[in-house]
Amino acid sequence: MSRSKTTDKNPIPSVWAREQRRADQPALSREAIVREAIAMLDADGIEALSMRKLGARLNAGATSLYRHVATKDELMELAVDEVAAEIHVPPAGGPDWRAAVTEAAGSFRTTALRHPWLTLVLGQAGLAYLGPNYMTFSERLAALFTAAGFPEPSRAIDAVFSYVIGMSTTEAAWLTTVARAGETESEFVARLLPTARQVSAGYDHLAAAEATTAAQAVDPARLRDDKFAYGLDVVLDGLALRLPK
Amino acid sequence: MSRSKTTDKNPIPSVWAREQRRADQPALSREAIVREAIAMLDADGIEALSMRKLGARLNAGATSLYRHVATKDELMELAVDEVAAEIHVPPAGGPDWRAAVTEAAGSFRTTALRHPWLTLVLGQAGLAYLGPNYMTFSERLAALFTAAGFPEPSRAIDAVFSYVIGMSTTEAAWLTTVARAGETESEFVARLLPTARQVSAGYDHLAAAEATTAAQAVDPARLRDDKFAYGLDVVLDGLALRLPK
DNA sequence: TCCGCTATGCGTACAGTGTGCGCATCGAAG
DNA sequence: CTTCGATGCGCACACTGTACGCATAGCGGA
Repeated sequence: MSRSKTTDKNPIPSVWAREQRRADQPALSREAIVREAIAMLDADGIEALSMRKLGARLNAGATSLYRHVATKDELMELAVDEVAAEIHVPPAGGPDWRAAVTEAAGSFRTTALRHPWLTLVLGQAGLAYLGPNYMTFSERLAALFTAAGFPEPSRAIDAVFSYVIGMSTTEAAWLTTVARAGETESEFVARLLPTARQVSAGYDHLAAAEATTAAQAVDPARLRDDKFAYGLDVVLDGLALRLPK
Repeated sequence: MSRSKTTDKNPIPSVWAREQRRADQPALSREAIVREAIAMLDADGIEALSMRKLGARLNAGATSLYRHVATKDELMELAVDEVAAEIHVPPAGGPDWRAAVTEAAGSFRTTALRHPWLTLVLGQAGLAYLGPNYMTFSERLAALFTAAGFPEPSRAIDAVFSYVIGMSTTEAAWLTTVARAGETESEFVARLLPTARQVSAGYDHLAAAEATTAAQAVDPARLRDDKFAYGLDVVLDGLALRLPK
């Protein structure tokens, strides 16, 4: 098998035996890199993304990526900001602020569950890097809560979205575990049930809670949806009390 | 400089030139390993913990640790459960459930801020591994909310602690960033302010929010405490509405 | 006192990781 | 045609988690 790379050890390097640098591939660019990174993160999880694998997927060497991205951390920040664009926040000033906030919160959640690595990166980086998409997300939230009449909109936003982030993080971690097991959520739950029962046997109230949960043998995804909606309603009720009448 | 290790390449290995296996050190044990790992995590952050460094700190080789711990992930789970013991949940049945829940939530938060890697690991592992300390934490919470009269205590717990986890995660990430900069929180805020102002200049509502925040030039830690308490009160108000009278 | 046996420590090795450096090559500008 | 900046890439370094097998220490029984 003959190779024709420039830096082969033994053969005499010859100019004409050299490959054209790929004439078909759409070339490396920051956008392409970020897009492909997101695809890999979504498909195989956060620990499966390495610069070498990402390079290979782009028909490029690992270190070529560093021409377009300073560091892997920066790449992650770019990825976060990219998916932040998927979060939908209704325009401010509508008649029903609760519906609008519910929509925004739900959109955040579905985005976080579609990209389960999102919450991990948020927890690591904080919001040190403030990308444009994340900024407009925040801006729209601020507009929404201001129009709703909250005197201190940032406090209200923090209350709602701390809840949303916390719940989404927990759900994303759960879904990642399920995915790693290569099963559907129902299968995984079924397989986990005996263990859960056994472990919680020594704890009165946990056993009780587990019993009532297991009683309603419904679709686990539906159950998570309900749980999220319940908690969100709790927070919004609490906030509604603080709206000046 | 002479070395006397067994497996030196050149010198003839001789039995008497061998070191006694340290007679003073208190020996390796799972407890000691976990304790030292927590110390390193607290001191230098999650990415500074490696099996080799941890081994060195215990006067042991890296791979010796694997006699007591199956894998690094397992070690992290053990560390999480260890610090879970620090979270204080008041006994159930007291006269003031709100005060009790506030105490438990605050205890979780301070624990999470004392060990800023906690939320990261929680976000990664989910709650797949259910250590004994975490179990009794959950059990006590269940007891507390049941005694308070909630018909579905687990939903109430999820609502409150999703908020608590979300806020703690954000705060921990922030504190980690500050710590990495090697400054106090106030210094860091001061240095960040011009940038923040500039970035949010293009966004009406963010600029407004930033202005009101900057106006109250108080201790940032105090501000975080207030923010946490505010959101927690919101959630508890919402929950109180759901208590059967 | 001696003999195995098991539990424990550790050196080596392997397959990865992020990324700094310098060279090769390209397209465009002068 | 020459020159130059931008881009890709091979190599190398320091580091990671951990599998494997050997060396040893302490101990229970003969």
